[in-house]
Amino acid sequence: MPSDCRSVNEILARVGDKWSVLVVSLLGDGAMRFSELRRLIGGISQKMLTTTLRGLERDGFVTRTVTPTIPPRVDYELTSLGRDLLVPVRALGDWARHNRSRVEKARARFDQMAKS
Amino acid sequence: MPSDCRSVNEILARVGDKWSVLVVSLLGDGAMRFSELRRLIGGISQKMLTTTLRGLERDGFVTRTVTPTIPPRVDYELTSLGRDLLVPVRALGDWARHNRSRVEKARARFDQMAKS
DNA sequence: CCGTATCCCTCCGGATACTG
DNA sequence: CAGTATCCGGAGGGATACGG
Repeated sequence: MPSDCRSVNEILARVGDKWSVLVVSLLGDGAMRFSELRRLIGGISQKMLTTTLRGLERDGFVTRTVTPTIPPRVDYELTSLGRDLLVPVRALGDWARHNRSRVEKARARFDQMAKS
Repeated sequence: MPSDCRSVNEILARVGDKWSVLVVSLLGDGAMRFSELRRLIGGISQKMLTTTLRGLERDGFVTRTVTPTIPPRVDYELTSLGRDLLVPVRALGDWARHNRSRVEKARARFDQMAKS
């Protein structure tokens, strides 16, 4: 089925980008505001966090709620679609954790062979 | 757990790149040679297919078997690790197929709002 | 048939500085 | 606090040509 390859690829592209999965996972524990996410993630730039959240919002995975106080407050929360997505994403994450050493060993062997 | 974030990210990066998942899925139906993969995928350049296969081989997901005939013949096959990976990857693929329309609708709505 | 090398271009993502 | 604008380096990935 080449027809739905594109749509599958689009989802995988989201999943594969540098921050989306991490953000979705964190929001899986409940709604959070921008600065909380930024602090918890640690190594992300302001720009990329904004970009990532916009993408997730666009695809319907998170909602964005602005409270126009001073200073402003913005909360992000998973939609039901986002919580749905969390299921297969977590499965993949668990797989990665369980098999990390196998992959690392394979890499070490491969790189060893290549050094000749 | 920030410790295993890196390893998880590495797997997700593989999954998220443009061709790896497609190649692994195709090899899920059995061993194939280079030109078969190339023909079935359709839109991939020779360079990227080689690169993708090398990466998958390095991580221990596929084996590469050269038959030094003339012309040469090279077969690729999933390892047990590769077949393992197929399970969560297929789950994610199924999810993408089932929810494609929800995502598309969310995008259409978002883009509509943004046009104002 | 299979792989490498080269060129080139796009886009991701970080750093920084500035608005409301 | 949250977001935008700008600049910039580098990786990803396509086209082409060549080698074994």
